[in-house]
Amino acid sequence: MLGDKPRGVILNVMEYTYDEDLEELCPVCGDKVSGYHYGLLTCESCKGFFKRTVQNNKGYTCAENQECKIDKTQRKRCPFCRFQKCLNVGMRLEAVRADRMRGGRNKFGPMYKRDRALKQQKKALIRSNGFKLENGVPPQSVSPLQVDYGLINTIHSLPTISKGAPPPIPISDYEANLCGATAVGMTMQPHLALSSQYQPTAFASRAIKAECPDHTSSPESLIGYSYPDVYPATASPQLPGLPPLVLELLGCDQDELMVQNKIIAHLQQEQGCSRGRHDKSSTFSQMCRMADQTLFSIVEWARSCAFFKELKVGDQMKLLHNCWSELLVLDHIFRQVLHAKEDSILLVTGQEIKLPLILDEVDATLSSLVQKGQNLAMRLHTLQVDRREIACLKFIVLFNPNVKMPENQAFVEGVQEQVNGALLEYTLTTYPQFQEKFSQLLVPLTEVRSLSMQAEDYLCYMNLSGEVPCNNLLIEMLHAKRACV
DNA sequence: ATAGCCTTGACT
DNA sequence: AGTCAAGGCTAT
Repeated sequence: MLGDKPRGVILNVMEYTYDEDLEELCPVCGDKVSGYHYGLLTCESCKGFFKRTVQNNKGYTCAENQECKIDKTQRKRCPFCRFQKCLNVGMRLEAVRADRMRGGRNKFGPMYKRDRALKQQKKALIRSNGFKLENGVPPQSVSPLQVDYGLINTIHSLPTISKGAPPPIPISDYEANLCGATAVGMTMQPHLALSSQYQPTAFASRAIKAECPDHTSSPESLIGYSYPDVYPATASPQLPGLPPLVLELLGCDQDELMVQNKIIAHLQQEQGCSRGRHDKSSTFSQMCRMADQTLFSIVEWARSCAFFKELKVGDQMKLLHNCWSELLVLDHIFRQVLHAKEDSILLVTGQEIKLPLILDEVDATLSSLVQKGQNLAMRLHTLQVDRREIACLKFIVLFNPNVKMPENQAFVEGVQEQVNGALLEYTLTTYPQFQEKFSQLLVPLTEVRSLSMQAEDYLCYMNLSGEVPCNNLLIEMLHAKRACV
C-alpha cells in the first residue's frame, strides 16, 4: 500500500509543490480528493459512503461519544460520526438522486464551476506572491498548508489580488443567487409562511430532495429554485430530518469563498494607506477595516434573506441597527467554531493567526474581548454546533422581537418563533441523543449580546481617540444606535 | 460494508 | 466529441 507511510504535517508542507493540480484533501477523512461529489470536493470513498448511507436510508449509532476522529485510517470505525462529518462539512443530501438516474448534470454544476474558478484564482494569487500566504483555505478543509507567519506579517500582508493574478471573477446575479439565497424565488407571503405549522413527524423522514428531471431545465428556473417539498416517507430516526425552514435559512448563507474574495479585494484597495506602519494602532485599524467589510457582507446577507426581504427598508434598518455588532461577533465566533483551533484565529480573509500573537498585538481591552470570544467559540465547538444551527441562530439574532416596530412587530415575533421551532425540531431529530441541544445553543446568545455591547463600547472609545479609520460603516452603525461623539 | 473502477448522460 | 458528477458493479 502506498499511502501507509507515516507523514507528518511538516513533511506534507515540504512536499507541497505549487504546480500540483489538486492539492486538496477530502474534508471528511483527509484522503485524496477525486472530484466534486454531493456539493464539494471529497475522496472516492466518502462519496460512496455518503451515497450508500442516503440511498439506503441507513441509521447508525455511535458507540462512543459522537465525537470520533475521522481520518483515512479510522473512517471505517464509526459510520455515525463519519456521516455527521459529511453533513457538517457540507455534503448535500439533495444531491443524492431519489430516482437514481445516472449520468447528466445537476443544479450544482454551476456551483462547482465557480468554486473551481475561485480556486484557480487563488492559486494564481499564490504564485504571483511568490509563495504561499496563508490565504483562503476554506475553513472546513483539512489543509496541511496552514503556515503561520505571525500576526504582523499576516494582518498586514493580505493575499493580494494583483498583477500576476487574474482579476476577481465578476459575480453575476444569477450565480449569486445560485450560491446564496435559494429562497429568492419563493413566492412566500409572510402571513402564509408564518401560519404554517410544523409537522415534525412528516419531516423526520430521510431528506433526499428528489432531483426531479424537471429541474434540469433552463438557468432561469434555477434562480428560483427552492428545495422541493418531496420527503419520501421512509422514516429513519437516525437520519436528520431537515425542516424545510432550516434548509431555507441555510440557503440564505453566502458562499464563503465569494465573501472572502470580495473582502480581500476591498482590503487590498485600502491597503496603501497603512503601509509601513506595523504597530498596535495600525493592527487595530486593519482589524477595523476587516470588520467593516465583514459588516458590508452581513448587511448584504440580511438583505437577501428570507423574511427580511419582506420588510420595509425602514424596519430592516431598525433590525440591523439593533444587531449589527451581535452579527459581527457571531460571524467571528462561528468562523472559529468551524476552524476549531483553540490556539489560533481564522480571519474572514482566510488568514490564520496564532492567538498569542494577536493578544500581544492589541491592547488589554481588546485582548480580553478576543479571548472571551475564543472561549465562547470553544464552548460552541464542544456543543458540536453545525452549519444549519448556525444559520438559524443568525436569524434568531436578526429577528429580535424587542426591537420596536409599530407595523411589523407580529411579523418579527412570528419569524423568531418559527425559526425557534424549526431549530428545535432540527436538533431533536438530528441529535436525538442530545435532547438539550436546542436550549444549550440559545444560552451563548446572551453572551454574544454582552460581548457585542462591550465591543461597541470599545469601538466608541477608540473612535473618540481617533483610531478608527474614516468612512467606516461600523461607526455609522454606532452613531445610528447611540449618541457617540 | 467498503472503496476503487466502470458506465451513463446533460451540459459544454 | 469531451467533460465529469451522478449511479452501478464487484473484489476484498
